[in-house]
Amino acid sequence: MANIRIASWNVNSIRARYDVLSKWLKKKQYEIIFVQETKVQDHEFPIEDIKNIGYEAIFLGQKSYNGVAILSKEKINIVNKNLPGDKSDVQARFITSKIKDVELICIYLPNGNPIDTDKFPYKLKWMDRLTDYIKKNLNENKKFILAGDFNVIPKEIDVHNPESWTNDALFHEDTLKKFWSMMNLGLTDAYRAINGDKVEYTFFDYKRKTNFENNKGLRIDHFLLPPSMVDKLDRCYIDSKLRGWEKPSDHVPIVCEFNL
DNA sequence: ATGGTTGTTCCACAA
Repeated sequence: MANIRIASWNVNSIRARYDVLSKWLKKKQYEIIFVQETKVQDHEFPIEDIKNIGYEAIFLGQKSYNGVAILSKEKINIVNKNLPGDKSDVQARFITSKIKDVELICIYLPNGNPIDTDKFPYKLKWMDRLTDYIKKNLNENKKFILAGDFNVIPKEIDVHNPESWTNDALFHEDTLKKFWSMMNLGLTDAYRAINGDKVEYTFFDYKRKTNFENNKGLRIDHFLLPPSMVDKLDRCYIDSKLRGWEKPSDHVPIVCEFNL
């Protein structure tokens, strides 16, 4: 019997997505939501609107780009908002909190495209920093839930036409090498653990309106869990209906249910 | 093979 449900959703602007967010949460009443791409500075975060739909929030934002937040029905505090390893990095992509003895790690991993610009090495270095952070947590036997928009297609099964993505930062061999070296420290992809080889996606490009209808997308939003949390995982599913609502994000939510 | 769309902002850039 699950007692906590955690969703992760790249909203592509929390202001532009407020109506959809509100309609969705009033219906689903998830306890915790990891949010990415809020695209709003902290002093402009719509905290009153969020409170009106019954949630508290912690957030870290910047103008126009990036931005992460965690919404919660209960009071919530920031544990960490800096991914160690690069003091000069000002991009808002990492925020953590804690519920009971479990660290909640919400990330918006850099996209990295185009690969012949400095965006790609920035992505790879960010993945190294995340790997170090996770390695430390695992070594210290800390419980955590790592989730968000990873901008990583883990395997061929996670994209409708893998061959055309090999020169894209989301499926480049250097990206996959970093991703799988982190996974091999002992993380489990919650979606695959529950759903086997089912083919579903969390992202459908706006640029082809038929992508969603034809189920041509990418699975790039993930919940990655240490063994202690896999034991407590009850369900994991993708809420793809939201892509068909009016004014949708290009991402859809992924949800995990735990017995904490 | 190309271009298609959305969001924020100042108009091009990111995705």
